Formats: sequence, structure tokens, C-alpha cells
Amino acid sequence: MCSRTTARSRTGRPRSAEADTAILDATRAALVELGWSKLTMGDVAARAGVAKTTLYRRWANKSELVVDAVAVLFDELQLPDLGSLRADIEHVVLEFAALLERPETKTALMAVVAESTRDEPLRDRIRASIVDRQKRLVLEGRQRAQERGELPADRDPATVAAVDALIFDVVAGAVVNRSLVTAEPVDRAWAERLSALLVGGLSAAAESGTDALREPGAAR
Amino acid sequence: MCSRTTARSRTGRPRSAEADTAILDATRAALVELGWSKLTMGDVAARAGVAKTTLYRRWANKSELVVDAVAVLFDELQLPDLGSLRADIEHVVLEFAALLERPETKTALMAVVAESTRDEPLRDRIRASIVDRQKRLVLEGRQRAQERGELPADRDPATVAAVDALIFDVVAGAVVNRSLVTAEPVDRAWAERLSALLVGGLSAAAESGTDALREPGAAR
Amino acid sequence: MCSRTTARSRTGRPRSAEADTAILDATRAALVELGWSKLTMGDVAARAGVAKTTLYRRWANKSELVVDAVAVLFDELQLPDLGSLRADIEHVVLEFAALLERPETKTALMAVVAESTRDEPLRDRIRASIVDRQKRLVLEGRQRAQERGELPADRDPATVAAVDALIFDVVAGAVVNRSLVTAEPVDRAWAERLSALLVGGLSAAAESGTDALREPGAAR
Amino acid sequence: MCSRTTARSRTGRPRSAEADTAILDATRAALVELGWSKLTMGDVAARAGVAKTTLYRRWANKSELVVDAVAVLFDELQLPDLGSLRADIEHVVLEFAALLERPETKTALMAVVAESTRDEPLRDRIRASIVDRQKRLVLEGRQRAQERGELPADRDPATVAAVDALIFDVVAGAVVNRSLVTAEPVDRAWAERLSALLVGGLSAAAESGTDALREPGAAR
DNA sequence: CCTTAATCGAGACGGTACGTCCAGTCTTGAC
DNA sequence: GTCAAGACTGGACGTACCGTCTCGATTAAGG
Repeated sequence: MCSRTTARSRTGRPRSAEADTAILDATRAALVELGWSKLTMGDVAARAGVAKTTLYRRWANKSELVVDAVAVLFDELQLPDLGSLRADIEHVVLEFAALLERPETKTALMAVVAESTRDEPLRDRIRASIVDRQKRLVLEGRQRAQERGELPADRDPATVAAVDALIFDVVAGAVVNRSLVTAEPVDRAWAERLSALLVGGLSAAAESGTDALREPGAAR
Repeated sequence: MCSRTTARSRTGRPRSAEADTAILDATRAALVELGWSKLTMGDVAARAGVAKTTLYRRWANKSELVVDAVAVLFDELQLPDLGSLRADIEHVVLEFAALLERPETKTALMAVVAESTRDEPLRDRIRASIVDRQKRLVLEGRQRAQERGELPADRDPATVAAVDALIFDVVAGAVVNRSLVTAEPVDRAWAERLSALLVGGLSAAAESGTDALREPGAAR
Repeated sequence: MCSRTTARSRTGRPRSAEADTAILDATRAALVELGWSKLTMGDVAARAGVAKTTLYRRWANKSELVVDAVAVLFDELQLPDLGSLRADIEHVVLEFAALLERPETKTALMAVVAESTRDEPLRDRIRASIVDRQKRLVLEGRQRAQERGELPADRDPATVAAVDALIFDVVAGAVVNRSLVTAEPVDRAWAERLSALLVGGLSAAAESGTDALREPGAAR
Repeated sequence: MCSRTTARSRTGRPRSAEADTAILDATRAALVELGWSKLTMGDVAARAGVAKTTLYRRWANKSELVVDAVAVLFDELQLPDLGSLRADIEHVVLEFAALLERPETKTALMAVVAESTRDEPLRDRIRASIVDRQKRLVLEGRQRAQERGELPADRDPATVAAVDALIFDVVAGAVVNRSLVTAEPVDRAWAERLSALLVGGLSAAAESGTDALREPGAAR
């Protein structure tokens, strides 16, 4: 979370663990009430019953604090086995949309991504704390589909990784775009249509003689 | 663009037209140099050789100014007929990615979207100035594919609209997610894979006896 | 007072004159209530009903603001003709002591002088705004005494200036030291004794064949 | 110096004596380099190679620390017998001025006096540590002058004390005012003139039939 | 020798003020 | 009525110190 993980000084008063959690809770509460742009470090400190310096001792700026505060919410996403790839995708789409409907994520996610276009360390932090951790869902869903025989299992590793990455960007991107940019509801009908499109596309590629999704340099 | 459209007074000194373009140019320049969060209204005014009052007489705040400044860039996107749906999609994906690589769009787009989660008028402005105008690309591409016979032409209008919207969210979302969130390059290989997935999905739906993408309440 | 005196810009909104007086009044009030070390720029601004930036636009720091705020109080000192040099000195000593008893001067004077030991421009400001303006009292008193015949009129100008300066340092220094350092009351008895000492010393010098106070290089 | 004098616990680790001197040395060094207002407790602690807690265990605040740090410098003042009251005064004036020229005293003395106008215990500490100890110089000089016959010996004790106090305030005040407020050099010429004025004033009082400096209620 | 207790360093803590910056508004005189 | 200029209120910023606190680690003196 904060840089304390790496072997820290043995002397001096240790940092308060309650402060950490109080600050992150306060940050989420402030996001809900005020949104990203009206959230201030001073306000978070006051809500957490903590001095501003205590915030700055742990986080360099508002963006990093908010990433940490929101990251934990994304870990709640689960991928229960619903019996088919289509059902699994549909479920995670609706789950993800529900998460993005929460005011703390809705307002924060795009803001920190926007900030990260000019802030390399922040981009790394976002990838490590949020993005990369959700790729597990794609991996898990794809493996299950292979076990069920819905998808072929014989692809080479490079293609597998590339398709996993593609599916992640398509699903995450489509949901985010739908709910935040297009600003229309991610309802069951839309989720069904997206799942159908993806499953259809993946199956079509698998059935065609030449795998249309294979990595260019990969042997088939 | 600015609120001048609504019937305004006929008397008094008319607004300077040079000022308008100078301000928007200055805004883009400032976005390139400073990024969204460090761009200030005072700085834009100074670059444009204009008083701050002149900015505020035309735009209510920084977000609206930036939306107008970048909106025009999105109109450059074109959809030349490359002979197949797959090629068309691949081309627009790369075009869109190239647009998002430009520093002024990269830093501004997500920021104003983030801001718009708490600002209804801003959300409307973004949709009107940017989002809705790009949906024409989906419409055009789909119609061409139907003319070529790549896609069936007999669907009901509600389904057509729903699928157009889905494709828009998938393409736009996937590209944005890939380039800004995942932060990996949108290269030809990735674009090919995305096109293949979409064309495969659309074809699969068309070929299957029951159209998997049809609007729930629509007759087939 | 502030640097506005030197030819200023003709354009733009002019500075508020009410703000100036409100700020100086607020500064004096804050000095009375809080003393120098607990006076803050933010508090002064709040009392004056003015933004902090308005303070900083006019004064570079707390010290300069306080010098301007108290300088005006020192102009109240008067030297009415009481008929004899001794009475005149006694009177001005008591007046000056009364001024130093006021909480705003008591707490501020030494503080800005202390600060000025490391701040050349501040030292100049203090001399110009406070110190030099009070030397007029010595000049006036000495001239009256010469007219009355209490002091000889035939000295050379360099000696006259040197003695004036000496008298100023002795009177001002003695009163300040008595009231702020020694922290004992400047009462009538003390003032009489100081006047007696000075008048005695000046007369003795005048009566002695060789003027003990004459400037070394001056012809007699 | 520090509050250790009052009967303290006999057990536990005793306070480090080196720490005391290291802190006071560090304080003087910091005064020279930074001046009063930029001197910080943390900096002094760091210079002294000591924890901040160690400072606060000994001194309640910055002012008291600085008083102790500079007080010792004032004890260096001596009054060698130069054969005449005038020479003695002249000498001590120059000595005192030299002391005030040292950066650590120049910046600290006025500052703590300013602070003491709102801090009774500090005022007491200054009087005890600095002011009262220097009054011995006046006492000594006056006694020598009486022994030499320069001043009459028959005054009543109250008058003697009052005149001693007056002389102290005049000399100390004049030198401080000259060097810190008027900001002009205390050179030999000025010192001679001040001595002449005082000796003249004291002699005139002694010679006049009625002692102009006598305490009001005292019998002659 | 072994407790006992106050000291030591380090550094985190809650506060408070700093001086700067920017947003968005207002006031001036010129056009 | 618009324009450039620039002062205005208001409020957040991130930093710096203050004086306090909590640690674990030293010390002596007293048992």
C-alpha cells in the first residue's frame, strides 16, 4: 500500500495502523459525498481525525491516495462458475458495471487514469493496484471455458496471452465506455448482447481453419 | 460552440472572432505542454493574448472550454471504404488510437469524462460535441457491410440501433482502455485481432438460427 | 505606505483604499489582542474582511505590515512649549512612555527591531517610518532651548547634529529600556531625574571652557 | 540554568552534561547563521546531535533556550579601573557595543525582550539572567567614583539606588538604541560624548545646592 | 549482579500558519 | 457591449515548525 512494506527503520515511533485505515475510509466517504474534483486533502484529514502531515507522510498526492482507497473495491469482483462462458461473461459484466455505478469508483477511476497520462509512477500504481489484479478474471474464465470444451486448448502461449489481454480491454473498455462516456445503463440486455458478441467471435475464430486471433509469429 | 447561438443583443461591440480561435488554439497548446491538471485559465488567456474575462464570457469553466478545444480533433476521423468490414474496423481502430496518442486528447478526454460524472451539463456537452458525432462511423461502416452482403439487412430497427451502440462502446472502449488504462500499444496486430473478434461475433450472430444480438422485445 | 506611490499602472482595477485602512486597523487590533508572535496574516485578513492575497499584494511580510500599522501612532507625539528645556524633556519622556505602554506598540516595536537586525529593507523602513520622524522632537526642543538662552547657539553644525543624535538615543533608549527591559514604571520621578541629568549634562558642557560634547574635528 | 536545581529524583539515568553545553553551543551557532526568527528547535537539536525531546526536557520553549544561550555572553563584560569615571563609562559603553555587534546577541536580545512583553516568566528569566547581573557594573563604577571623590558619598540609599538604575537605563538604552534602532556606529567619539554628558549631569546635580537627582521623599 | 527508572535517539503525531496559486468575479478606462 | 488589465474574495495547496507522544535502547544508582 504505502512504501512501508520495504524494510523500514527500526527506530522512532511506528506509524499508526489505525490512521491508515481511517484515512482510506475517509477518502472513500469524501469521494461519495464530494466527488474527485472537490475532494481535498485537508477534508480527508479532518474526516479521518488525522493531521494533514500524516496524509502526506504516506501518500505523495491526492491521486495516489485515491488509487489506494479505491483499489480494494475492485478486489470484490468474483467470477462464480455459472456453467457457460456466456453466462460467466454476462455475470462479470454486470458485476463490473455495478461497481462502476458506485459513486466512489465512478468519480475516481477516470480521474486517476486521466492524471496518469502525465504521471508515470501513478500509471504504474494503477496498473499494479487495479488493472493487473482484474486480469485474473479473464484468465479464470478462459480456463474454465477450455475445461468445458467451449474453447480449444491447443493454442500457443503467446496467442493465449494476447487474446486474454484483448478480452480484458474489450470487456473493461466497453463497460466503462457504456456507463461513463455514453452514459447509458449497463442492463441485462446489453450484457447479454456483449457476451453473445464475444463468445460468437471467440468461437468463430476457433472454428475457422486458420485461427483469426492467433499471434502473428506463432505456429499453429 | 459557445452560447452565442441564442439570440443575442444586436447593439454594443461585437465579440471578436479571432479571440475564439486564438483561445481554442491556446487551449490545445497548453494541453500539450501542461496537461489537463496544470492547465490554468489565466495561462490560456495569456497565451491567447486575451483577458480572462473574455474566456469566461464564452465558456463557463475550464471543462467546457477544453471539451470545445478537443472536440474538433475528433471530427478528423474518417472511414474510407477499404473493401471489407474487417479492414474498415481495423482502419478506424488505428485512426482512433493515433488520435488518442496525441497529448492534447490523451490528457483531456479522460479528465473531462471524469469531471462529467458529477456535472450533468458537461456530460451533455461531451456527448453532443464528441461522442454522438463519432457514432456516425459505426452507422456508416455497418451500412457498407450490409451493402456488401457481409451482414444481413433484415433486422428490426431497435436491434440495429442496439447493435450499433454496442459496437461503438466496444470499439471506443477497447481502444481507450488499451491505450490509456492498460497502457500498451494499439498496433496493427492488436487491431487485427479486435476486428476479427468483432466480425466473427457479428457473423456468428447472423448465421445462428436465433439472432443472439436481437433486441429482447423485437420480433424476428 | 505601500509601494503604490511610485507611478503605477494606469490600467486595471485600482486597489481598494478601504482595504488599506481596514487592514492597518485590523493589524493594530490583532496586536492588542494577540501580541506580535501570535498575530497571523490570516487572522488580520479575516478581521479586515479581506483575502490573504490582498495583504500579500501590499506587504511582503508580517514585519512590514506591522511597521506601517504602528508607525502612525508615533506621529501623535508632540512637544508643547512648557517654558523650560527640563519641562519639555520631562513631558516628552512621559508621552513616549505612555505610547510604549499601549499594547500594540509595546509588543510590536521591539519585535520589528529584532527582525530588522537580519533584514536590511526592514531596517530602512523602520528608520524612515518611525525613527527619523521622531528626531524632529529633539531638533525642536533644542532650538527652543537655544532661543530661551538655556543652551548656547554658537556651536558648529556638525556638533549640533551629533548632540541632537546623542540626545535622541539617550532619551529614546532610556525610556525603552526602562519600560521594556528593566520593566519598571516610567513615572514622574524617573522622568524628572532623567531630565535633570540631561539638562545638567548639556549645561555643564556648555559652561566648561572646552565644550566636552563638541565634534572632534570641529573648530570651536 | 535548567530546572534541575529543584530536588529531583535520585534514581534513573542522569541527564547528560555534554548535552547541555552542546545544545547551548548549537543555539549560539544557529543564532549566528540563521538569526532568531529562522532558528528552529529541530535545527538546534540536529546541530547538537541530540533529540528534540532532550531540548524540551530542559527548556520550555525557544525563548528560554535562547535567553540561557546568550546570557553567558553578557557576563564577559568587565569594568577595569581606568582612573576616572569618564574613562570607565567610555570603556564599558564600547565593550557593550562590541557585545551587541556580535550576531548572536544582536539578533537574540531584542527578540526575547519583544517576546517577554507577553510572557511574564520569560521577562523574569531575562531580568535574572541578563539585566540584573549587569547592574553590578553601574554599582562598581559609582563606588569607585565616590572613592576617587568624583561623586559625593553622602546621599541617602534610596537616591543612590534610583540614580544607579537611571544610569543603567540610560547607558544600556542609549547603546542599544544607537546600534540597533538608529543603526549607526557606536564609535569612540560617540562614547566620549555620552560619557561627558553623564559625568557632566551627575556632577552638576552634585554641585547644585539642591540635588536634582535625589529621591523625592528623601531627606537631604 | 540485577533491578529500577529516568534518560537517550529517532521519528510519527495533531496542530497551526505559512506564502503561493488558481478559480471565478468585479471594476476601471479605452474602444 | 466588448476589450485588456489587473485587483478582488475565497479556498486548497504542500511545506515547515511546534511541542507532544511513543518506541526500543542506554545508563547509572540502589538494592
